[in-house]
Amino acid sequence: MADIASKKRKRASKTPELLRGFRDVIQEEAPYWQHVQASATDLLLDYSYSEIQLPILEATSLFKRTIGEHTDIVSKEMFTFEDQGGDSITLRPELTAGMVRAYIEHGMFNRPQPVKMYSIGPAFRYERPQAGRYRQFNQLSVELFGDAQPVADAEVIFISYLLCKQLGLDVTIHINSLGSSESREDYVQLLKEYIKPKRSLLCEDCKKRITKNPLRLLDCKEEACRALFIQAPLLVDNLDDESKKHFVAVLEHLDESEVPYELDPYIVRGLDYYNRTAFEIVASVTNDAVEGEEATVTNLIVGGGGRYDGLVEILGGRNTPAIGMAFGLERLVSAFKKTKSGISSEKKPQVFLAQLGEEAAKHAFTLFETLRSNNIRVRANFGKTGLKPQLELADKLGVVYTVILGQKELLDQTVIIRDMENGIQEVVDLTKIVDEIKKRLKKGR
RNA sequence: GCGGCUAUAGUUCAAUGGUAGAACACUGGGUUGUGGUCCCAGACACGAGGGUUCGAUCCCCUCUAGCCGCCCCA
Repeated sequence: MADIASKKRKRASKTPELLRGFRDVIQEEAPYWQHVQASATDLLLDYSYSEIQLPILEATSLFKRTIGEHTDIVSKEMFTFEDQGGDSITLRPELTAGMVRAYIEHGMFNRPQPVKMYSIGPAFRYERPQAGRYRQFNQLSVELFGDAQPVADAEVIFISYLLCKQLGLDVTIHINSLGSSESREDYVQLLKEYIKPKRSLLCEDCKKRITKNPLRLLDCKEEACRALFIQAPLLVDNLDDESKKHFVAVLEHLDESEVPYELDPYIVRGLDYYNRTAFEIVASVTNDAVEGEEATVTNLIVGGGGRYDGLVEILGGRNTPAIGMAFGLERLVSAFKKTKSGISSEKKPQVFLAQLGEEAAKHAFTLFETLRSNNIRVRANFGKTGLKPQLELADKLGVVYTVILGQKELLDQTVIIRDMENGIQEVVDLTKIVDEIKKRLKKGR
């Protein structure tokens, strides 16, 4: 009877579920996020990047003007709506636009240049979800304003590479140069002329691309199209002299600092604001071997970026060169989880505090806090009454010692220290507990 | 936005046109204050809606969600 009632109740009030493309990071996964974030921020702070925190909502026009009205992101992927005052606002689809806005709004061009900063937080795009692709995803965005030299490009790429390496990832930088906007236009003309006579042989998508986004033609996955483009002129071969020089210098920096890279003439990037350097960070991820099959290796784009020298001016700031990149944290974490590096055991609990009896339970908080405030990593479950379940917990947590405080011990002002490995127990004075534990932990090493 | 595959306990998987099992995990117990093994017990699931049928978790349709590919990107 009770079953039927509860089933009916369940059906009547269906639990609300996650929105499509959204996710929770639950307990088991959180440590990986903490590790990746801590690892990233430590590195960035060492290289003088400071944190900036930005709002998640911005005026819709910010993204239209920076990313480009006709890009996929702006034309169909943004979460845009009107607020109560009738203004059009948008959940940010990336962080760079906000960074540039903040750079201008806070007069950062009056600070010593370059201004180096990073920001971490969620971004939103209304896309079809897939593995490693969510509608809310977290980005780590790294930007360097006010330095036009190739060394700035190289620095951002170098740090990105270091971060991946630090996480134990096997990555390669795929890099290209988009040249200046003028040289790019010239090139597009060249490409169009090249393909005109072959137009009828192209796939449907490519026919659209000729007018919509000609640079994408080169990226087509269709065999037939690829064959056609194999002979096509390349963007890199048609750069203006300045961009060519710049690109070569960036590559020399990368050679010198031993950053593994591949020239990839087909990288175009979907945001309008890039010029010159454009790159993607590709991680080789080894998937677990499924039964009967070999482990496979897949390539995952964990981050990408490039130079955007015109962007500050587009938003009304003074002409400021800049370069930046963004990591997709979901992808970074997922790749990191598949490495063997794992998370350090430094935060593992050392001691479990078990209490027995009402009086002891009342004193348990105090004892726990004594241990904790003396930098002993201690765990407890104050709600358990029996000793057995508490020892089970201690075992699961993998602590080295369990401190037992029972009725009898409380009367004598002592506690029991149990060595979880061999079960040997010792009674020690309550006042000496911290020293005794510390002494033992030190010896254990 | 388009195409393909999938949808059963917390997880990984079974079985079945007559409403479901296992393993692991979880909770409790194997006497009174002692974990890692073992034994016993318990709670928890057919994604949603419609159709065919005497009857559907199983067949059909729609929706939703996940995965993969395209597109695009982080």
